[in-house]
Amino acid sequence: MSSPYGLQITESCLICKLRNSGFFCDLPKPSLEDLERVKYASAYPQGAVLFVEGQSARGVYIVCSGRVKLSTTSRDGKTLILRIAQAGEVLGLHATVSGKPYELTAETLQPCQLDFVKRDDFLRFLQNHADACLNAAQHLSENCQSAYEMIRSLGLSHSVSEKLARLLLEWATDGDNTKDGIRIKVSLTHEEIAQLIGTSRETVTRVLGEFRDKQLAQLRGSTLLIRNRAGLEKLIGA
Amino acid sequence: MSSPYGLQITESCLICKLRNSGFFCDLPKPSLEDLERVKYASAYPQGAVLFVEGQSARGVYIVCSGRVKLSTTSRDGKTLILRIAQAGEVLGLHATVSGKPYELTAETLQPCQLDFVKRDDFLRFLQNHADACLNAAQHLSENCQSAYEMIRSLGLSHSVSEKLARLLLEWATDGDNTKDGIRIKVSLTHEEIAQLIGTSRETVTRVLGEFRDKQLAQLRGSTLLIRNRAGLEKLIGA
DNA sequence: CGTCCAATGTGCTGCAAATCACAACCTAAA
DNA sequence: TTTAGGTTGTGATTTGCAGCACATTGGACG
Repeated sequence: MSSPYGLQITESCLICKLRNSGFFCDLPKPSLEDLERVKYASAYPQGAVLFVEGQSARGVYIVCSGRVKLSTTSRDGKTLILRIAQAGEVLGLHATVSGKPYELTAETLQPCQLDFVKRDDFLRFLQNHADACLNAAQHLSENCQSAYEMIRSLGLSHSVSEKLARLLLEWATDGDNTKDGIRIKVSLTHEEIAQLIGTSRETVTRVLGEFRDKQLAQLRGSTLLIRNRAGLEKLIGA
Repeated sequence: MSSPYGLQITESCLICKLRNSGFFCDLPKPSLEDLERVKYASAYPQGAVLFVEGQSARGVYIVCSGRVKLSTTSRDGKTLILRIAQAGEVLGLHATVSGKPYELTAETLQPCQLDFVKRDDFLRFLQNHADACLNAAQHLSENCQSAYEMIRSLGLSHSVSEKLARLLLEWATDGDNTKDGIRIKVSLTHEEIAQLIGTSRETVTRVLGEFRDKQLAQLRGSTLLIRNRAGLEKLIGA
């Protein structure tokens, strides 16, 4: 047990308290013991870059705790955030499985504990453990799913309001219900929100202002309050 | 051997001449024999709808021959084509693996031979055959990959010209080199091209006209001729 | 050889959002 | 308290493209 960046590092997956259902590492004991042998646990500060798009795949990172931003950038510097990965997810899975370079850039949004597994160790691990392999397939499915959702948002929306409403409603599913509405911790800047829906920062500011005026939702500091869920749903044509 | 829709149906995967490297069904004999037992081979005419987004996942379709359009449609009828699947691909894999409804609609673009495998048969098959499971993971990776590419095209492009140029260059990789340039068979209408890059049909017509005038590329009937590849690459900022 | 319908080509108009350019904030360290 | 740097708020301007309307072509088929 050490604690850099204010984290409690759990060295062993077997006794890990962070583990949870749906986690990649939620595996039966024999597989878990094997995973244990090939993984390297470590802690990262906020803003650490795990890998950059275009690099050849070294292996996967399993998120034990913290949140990681997955993004892609065009030559002229415009960037798009694909997803914010949470605890339990596996980063760099597609690249590691397919052997192609990482397609995304991964950067921690806060201090994180991550397990790293080298590519060949990981592939061998998957070959020897059908349960883990199926797990991997499931995680890849989820990545596909979220990618498809993003494509729908980018390609089928008629306006930025619609895209933003979509995003807020997506967030709303894991928020707390209070008397004023649904309360969610977001800790993202307008800039980052813009990169999540493929628009400009100014437009996000404006549309959020609009939502505030119309009593639909408001973002103050890092907490988002959804005041009128039905109203937002109407915006996405539901 | 029967031959509806002008296809030669190969009933057995073991002796199948269509099989090729990279195909999902390119598996060692024991796995293939097991697959053989659970699959249903059949032929479909052009325009057949295999599944519709939102339906609960019945299982997977393996494309033996032909091309299948994978698309998604918004409530107001706007549709976006995610991908044109070729022989060797597996359709409905994410939904089948994750147990969630199909997220896409699959429709044949031409007479196709497809093998269908029921969901629980398929999952059991993956559990029992680590090689097939890894194969599935690889195919899912490729789906992710192409989804990410689409996201980049939709989210990071500055103009329709750029998106269209991207698409043409993507196609160019599997075209024939001739003295006039690269020749590719596309057989898609302007409408369908528009749905591939998330724009309107009129704009596609206009931009293609522009490309023709600038001697970059021309689409006549169902053959596309890339006359100036470098010129197209300049459009995407490469 | 005409008929018909889908696929293309083209002009015009309106508008949502990108972009530029600042002003007003906030909070975190010096 | 002051300063500085990253946020957020807002106006003015510009523009690419969707959307509509219609003309034209072309190919399948009786």
